[in-house]
Amino acid sequence: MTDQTITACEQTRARLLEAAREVFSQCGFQGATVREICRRADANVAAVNYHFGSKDGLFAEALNFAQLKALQTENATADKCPKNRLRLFVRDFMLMLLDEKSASRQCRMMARELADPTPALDKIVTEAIAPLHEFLGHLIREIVGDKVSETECRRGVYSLLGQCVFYRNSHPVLQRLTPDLRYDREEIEAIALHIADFSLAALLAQKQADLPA
Amino acid sequence: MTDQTITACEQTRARLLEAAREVFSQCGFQGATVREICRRADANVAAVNYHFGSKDGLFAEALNFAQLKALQTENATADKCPKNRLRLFVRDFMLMLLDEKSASRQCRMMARELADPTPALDKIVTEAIAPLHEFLGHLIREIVGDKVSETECRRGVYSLLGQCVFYRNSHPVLQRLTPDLRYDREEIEAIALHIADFSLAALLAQKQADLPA
DNA sequence: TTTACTTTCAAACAAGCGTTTGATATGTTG
DNA sequence: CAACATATCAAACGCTTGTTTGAAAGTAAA
Repeated sequence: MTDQTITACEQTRARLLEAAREVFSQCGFQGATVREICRRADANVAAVNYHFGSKDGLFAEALNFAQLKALQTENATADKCPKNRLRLFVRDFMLMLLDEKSASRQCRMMARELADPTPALDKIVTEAIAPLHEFLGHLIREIVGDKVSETECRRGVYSLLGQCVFYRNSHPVLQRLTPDLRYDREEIEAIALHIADFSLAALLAQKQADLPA
Repeated sequence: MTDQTITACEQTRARLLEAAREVFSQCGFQGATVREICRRADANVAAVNYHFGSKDGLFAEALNFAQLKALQTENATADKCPKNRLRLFVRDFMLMLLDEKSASRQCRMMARELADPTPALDKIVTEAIAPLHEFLGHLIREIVGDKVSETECRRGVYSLLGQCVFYRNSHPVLQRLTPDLRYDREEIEAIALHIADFSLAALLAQKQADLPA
């Protein structure tokens, strides 16, 4: 196995992974077919099972939470006030979710599978979603202070994430409601700003209400 | 064709429709199989095509927006202040979405298909979702007043609906994050109250900010 | 070159899908 | 009763799915 063989083999693997991310993020796990993935990767149908064992294995390896985690660590070190960090997070998160030019199809793969349990959902939850929820829980806690209950704080996370993923999950519907809808960078940033300000106003009101829920 | 035949035939139809709503709302259109629906309806596999022409036809007939529309007309005549009407709407809507005992699996069928275009999505959008968005647009307009832009008003609708459907669409994930999660009536009403108050606080802040977006 | 191993490929496999068929039972009508 | 229309059913059809197979091609070491 020379360097050439290695690269040849790994090139096929890489092409398969890239094609898989494309198709999985577009069609979901159920909707995606091995044949379509191999067609886009210029590979034989048997390649998936040879290199990854199964469709499930390919899906698991195609997942990559690096960008989502990078977003969090970056955000944590941007030592501005928590409100600005929230605005920053929502902006970056929405760009990951909506920007077609974004390299991170992985987030869209995840978003697509949330409603439809996949063999890999457990991995997604423990490795990506749980940390994300925890991160947002801390951020929101910084904003609302100590008086707000843990339950209400968690629901704040849900409210924030719910608004964010809505634009992705309901895209087919929104497209039909407003046919001239385009998610260019300007539009995405406007949406992100709305979500952040909307949520901040609500959180600050919660803080002032100060009621134990 | 006596009354007996009529009822026998219509009983089969009714059983198929009921089973279809069960399975479609659980598994989605793609995931649901004609065989499983027929099994639950104690009917032959050919029954679906005999009575409804196709799986698509069954899905279209299984859809029923009556309850969703009733919710809106009821709400409109409950001539309280718009804030209370919003609270009321969110409560009823969340009960439709989350309460397992609720008779309306149709809403859950819809919610499941929003992300995954189905042959019937156009019908769903024009007959159910578009009117719902319009209804909520008016309600929110009443709350924020005339100064807020149409775009910002529409985004308010998205923020509200996003929070609501999040609990349904992300249910498999939330279940894994908090395994002891149960959507009993008390929990649903608490969630609904959170969403309504969260959104009201944000909308009122928007109204006072008063900026043309 | 020969031998051993890895990677690719066309073809086929078994299982599941929505749908169709032709017979059979059932109830209605002349 | 006989003739007819309707509803149900087991069985099969055609197709797509993920996966497997065994041969062919390619590469590395002896």
